[in-house]
Amino acid sequence: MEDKNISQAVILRLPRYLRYLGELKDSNVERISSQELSELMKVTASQIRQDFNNFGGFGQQGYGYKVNYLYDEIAKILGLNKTHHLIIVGAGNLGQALANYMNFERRGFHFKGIFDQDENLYGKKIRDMYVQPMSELEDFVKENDIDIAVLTIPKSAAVKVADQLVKCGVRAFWNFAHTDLNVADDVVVENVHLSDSLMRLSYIITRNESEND
Amino acid sequence: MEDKNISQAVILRLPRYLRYLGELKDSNVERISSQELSELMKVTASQIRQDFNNFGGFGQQGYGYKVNYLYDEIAKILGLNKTHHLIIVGAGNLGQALANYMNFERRGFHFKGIFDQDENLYGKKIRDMYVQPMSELEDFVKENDIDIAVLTIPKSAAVKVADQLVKCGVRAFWNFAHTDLNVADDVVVENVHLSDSLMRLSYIITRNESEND
DNA sequence: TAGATTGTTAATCGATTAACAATC
DNA sequence: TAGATTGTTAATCGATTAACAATC
Repeated sequence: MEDKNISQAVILRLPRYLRYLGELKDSNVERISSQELSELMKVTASQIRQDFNNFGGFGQQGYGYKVNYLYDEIAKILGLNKTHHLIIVGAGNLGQALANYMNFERRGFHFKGIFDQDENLYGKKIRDMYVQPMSELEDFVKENDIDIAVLTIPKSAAVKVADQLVKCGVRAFWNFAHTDLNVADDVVVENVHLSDSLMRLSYIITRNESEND
Repeated sequence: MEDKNISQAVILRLPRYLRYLGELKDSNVERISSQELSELMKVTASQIRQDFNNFGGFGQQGYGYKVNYLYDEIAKILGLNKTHHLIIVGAGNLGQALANYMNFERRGFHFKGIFDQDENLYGKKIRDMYVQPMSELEDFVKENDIDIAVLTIPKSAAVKVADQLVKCGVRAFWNFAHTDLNVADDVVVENVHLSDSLMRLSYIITRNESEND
């Protein structure tokens, strides 16, 4: 399972495979060939086989792939068999939305605490958590085995808070702040830049419109 | 500006260029070379020049790029000089979070209406909008020149609602539902699959951990 | 004019697709 | 055994980087 140098492009596709396999599983489909899956997902069968074989041989020649087995293997590759402890920094609309989204819990991502600097929010109950002041952040992280911090704060605060959390041992950030976090090599950052996404949509709309001239 | 076949990779990078140029602009930097920008953004100067030259020559030999001019040109390429009218379908936590995020408005993305099927939410005020029932959706779209629909509904509803909206003329979707929308070729979809993003983070954490064995 | 830096062509690298031998 | 489909190697395609002539 530990082949080196899995390309970024492959990693990007893994969750989508998992989603389709999950749906097949729910439909009680037992086996699927790369050809069938390729038609469903609208990618080439060749790519599917190449992608899977980055991690080992999950199929059987002449038969295809067992849906349940393949699903479990990909889930394992994605680390979904482990549990993670998360905190949310920033209890605004987005922070609350993420805290309330139940599906993350089911995948092993457990929200343990939520923090904000706005004292009007202190003590506010969000799901089963109470909003805590930023002054509690460092102690809480150390005491609760937190491994992922979700940043839903303005970009002006994000870099500073990230540095602070790195010092407390946090090694992974899910960053919704619209800025790049320049952290050490052993710290991982997954950015969700919503406005970038909206701009890309805008780009395609604009291009489509001008094509009709 | 209309060179064909701009690669996906380039489009993906455009919003990040805009962000850095915006920050330089705010710091009153007048000119920048591809070399300086490459150090700032941690990409190669060669890539920067190649990317910009997909859209025409924005620089001056021996001088570099004028920050203000380059910023404006990239904003134009991304269609940010146009205004868009959006509706949000799904007034849950995420829909409300997006509705309340002010920065989209500043870029020309105007939220005109928000809809939900939960009658407990009807009439609830979100920013300057009142949550409307789904039965109003089609008329509202036709009467308000809506060009982008934001889908913040469960995946079970998303495909059906998207089809309905396509019939009313909507040609662009910002899709937060965890499913692929299989729409016609002239309809554009920008997906934001938050759980996919979280799984990728999980993958990298897991890989880093097992490297330390 | 000399120096700097772009715009662009050529070289390299990596990812995708095609083909087919291995094998269930 | 014959048929099907994987796993894997080879061919192609596209994206990134390097190099440099054009030119401000």
